[in-house]
Amino acid sequence: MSTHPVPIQDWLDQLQASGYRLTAPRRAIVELLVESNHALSPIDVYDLGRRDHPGLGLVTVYRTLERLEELGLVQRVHLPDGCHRYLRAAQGHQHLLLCTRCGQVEVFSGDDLNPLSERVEHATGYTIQDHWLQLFGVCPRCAIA
Amino acid sequence: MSTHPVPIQDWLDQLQASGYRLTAPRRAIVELLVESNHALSPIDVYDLGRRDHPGLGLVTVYRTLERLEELGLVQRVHLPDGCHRYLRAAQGHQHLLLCTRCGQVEVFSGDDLNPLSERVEHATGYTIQDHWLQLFGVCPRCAIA
DNA sequence: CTTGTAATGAAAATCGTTTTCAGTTATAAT
DNA sequence: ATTATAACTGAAAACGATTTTCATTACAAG
Repeated sequence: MSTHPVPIQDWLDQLQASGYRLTAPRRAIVELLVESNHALSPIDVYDLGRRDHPGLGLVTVYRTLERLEELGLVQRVHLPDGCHRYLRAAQGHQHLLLCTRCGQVEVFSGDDLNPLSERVEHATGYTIQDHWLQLFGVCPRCAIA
Repeated sequence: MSTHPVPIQDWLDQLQASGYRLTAPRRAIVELLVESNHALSPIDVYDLGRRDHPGLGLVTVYRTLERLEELGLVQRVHLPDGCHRYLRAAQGHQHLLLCTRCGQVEVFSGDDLNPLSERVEHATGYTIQDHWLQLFGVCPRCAIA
């Protein structure tokens, strides 16, 4: 279904435009993140990245994920068990459905949470900055096994 | 506002009814969790608990939180930065608003997510098991400072 | 091509969490 | 009350994930 919704070159251009250098390890990491529909842990990125780029170090994975997150190209997601998984950033009012077994991700454009957010803001006096709407389940592929 | 919505004795009774023993460290931990309106990390619980019970060990905190979570008395919550904070369990269709500075929690009875959940379930073929709806912001007290 | 600086990977340090273990204590049976 | 036993405790060690340090490498501007 979603093969390359975001071209790899766009990410590389954005990195360069922000003053970062284009290196072989970064290319490998960007490539796999753009192509994956799964929420990946740093170790996942490391293992996948070493297929294309065997010398890749785990530290570089951490640093590259940090930069990609700063640029808004990837987002961190939390799962009920582990935290700190990374994912191509969603755009607009998209929410996530995650498979708790394999980490596969589906995005859905559910309700706009802004009305709710404003209502709660007034009721509580908080200044609301962010919201999470995430569903968790088992994807069809994992349901078979 | 919410001083002791759940009596400490109920939690202690539940622990005992489930075959667990009532000990001094557990009393201290239960007491502070029942009384707190903040999402607390294990270290927070440790520090607070040692006021009443100076000998308290961090390992006991982890083990007690594990048991209280099993019994459904506390729930784990994730924050954008750190994970694994603990909180008196909400009941029913309650969702959370968390202060990203101090961890204070407000619960609100927002939308029932079941209709949305079923719609997405049919659209994707996933079997949905759980959902998170959380808002993040700054509470009035932290907004001043 | 040369040069300055960012980026790299290995090793060490650090932090949060879990396991191990010997000693202690709550609880049930006597 | 006393005892027996199994659960519980806290300290230390082990462990895994993440960060820091540092010497070397390589991108990119001139």
